Amino acid sequence: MQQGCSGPPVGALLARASHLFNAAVGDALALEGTTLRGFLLLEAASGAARPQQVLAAQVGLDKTTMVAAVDDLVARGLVERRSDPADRRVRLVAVTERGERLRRRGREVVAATEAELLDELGERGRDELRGLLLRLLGGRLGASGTGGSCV
Amino acid sequence: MQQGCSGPPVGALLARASHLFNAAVGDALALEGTTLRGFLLLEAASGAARPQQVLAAQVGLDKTTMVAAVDDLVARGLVERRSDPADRRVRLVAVTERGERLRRRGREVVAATEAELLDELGERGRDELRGLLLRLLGGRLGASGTGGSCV
DNA sequence: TATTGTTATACTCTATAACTATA
DNA sequence: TATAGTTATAGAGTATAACAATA
Repeated sequence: MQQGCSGPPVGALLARASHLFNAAVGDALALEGTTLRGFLLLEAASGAARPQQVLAAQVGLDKTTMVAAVDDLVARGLVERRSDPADRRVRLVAVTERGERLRRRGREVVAATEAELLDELGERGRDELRGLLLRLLGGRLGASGTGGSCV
Repeated sequence: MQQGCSGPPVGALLARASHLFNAAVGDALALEGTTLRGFLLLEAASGAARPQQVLAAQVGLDKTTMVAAVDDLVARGLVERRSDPADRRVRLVAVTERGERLRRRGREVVAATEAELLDELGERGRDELRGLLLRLLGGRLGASGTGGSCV
C-alpha cells in the first residue's frame, strides 16, 4: 500500500482525459446538429419506447430536468411522446425515424472521434486502456449511462 | 483506422472513472474540512506567493471566480493576501502555516484514496494506466492544473 | 394514498461588464 | 492607455416543492 511519488495524481489525469474526450466528441456532434446529451438520450431511448422517468434514471438526470430535454428533442422531431394505453399517466418516449438516423450518424461520429484520439496509443494500448478502465470501474458498470450495446 | 464493436465508448469510461475519483477524493477531503478545489488552490499557491490572476490561470478559473474562492480560504485562515511592494495593484496570495498543514494532510488523503481505488489494478496495472493516460494527453500536460510536483 | 409528468421557484456555478486603484 | 482586483449582474444548469391527472 506504500505509495511513492510517481507523478501527478491519477484523478487529475482522468479528469483531463475525460474533458478532452467530451470536448472532442461534443464538437464533432455539434457539426451534426446535436449535443452529447442529446445523442446519449437518443441512445437511451432507442429500441423500445420508455417512460420519461426511466429514461431519466438511465441517463442520470432528474425527472424535472428531463422534461425540458425531451421537449427539445420533440421540437427537433427526433423523438415523440406517446401515451401508454396501459397507464395513462405515463408518456412513452419513442425515437422517430429522423432521430434514429441522427443516432446512427452520431455513433459513427463518436467512434471516429475516439479512434482519432486513441490513435497515439496503437491498437494494443487502446485495448489495454479500455481493459484497465473496465477493471477500475469493476461492478459499477451498467448502473446508469451508456451501458450495454456498442457505441 | 477501422473500429470494431469493442464495448462501451472510451469517453464514457473515462467520464465514469473521473467522476468516481473526484467523488471519492472529494469525500475524503471533506472529512478534513476542505474541498477538492480548495485543496487544489492550496497546492497551486504553495511555494512562492502568487498574484490572484496567476493562480486563476493555473487552476483554470476566471479571475472573478477566484475572488470568492480566495475570500473563502482567507476566512478559514488558510491563505492570506499580501500587497506586492513592487506593484501595489497586485494582491499576492500566500499559504499560511495552517494552510500548509492542511495541504500536506490533503496530499496524504488524496494519495491514500487513489491508492485504494487503484488497488484492484495491482502495481503493474497502476503504472500502465498512468502511462497510457500520459501518452493520451501527450503535450497537453502542464498547460494548467496540477502540473509539476507530486500529488 | 401513491405515482407520472409538469410547472414554478430557488440555488449553485460561472462568466460578462463596469468600476477602483494603481501603473 | 492598460492592468489587477473587485463588484454587480446575468446566464446556464440543476434540484426542491407544489400541482394535475391517473392509478
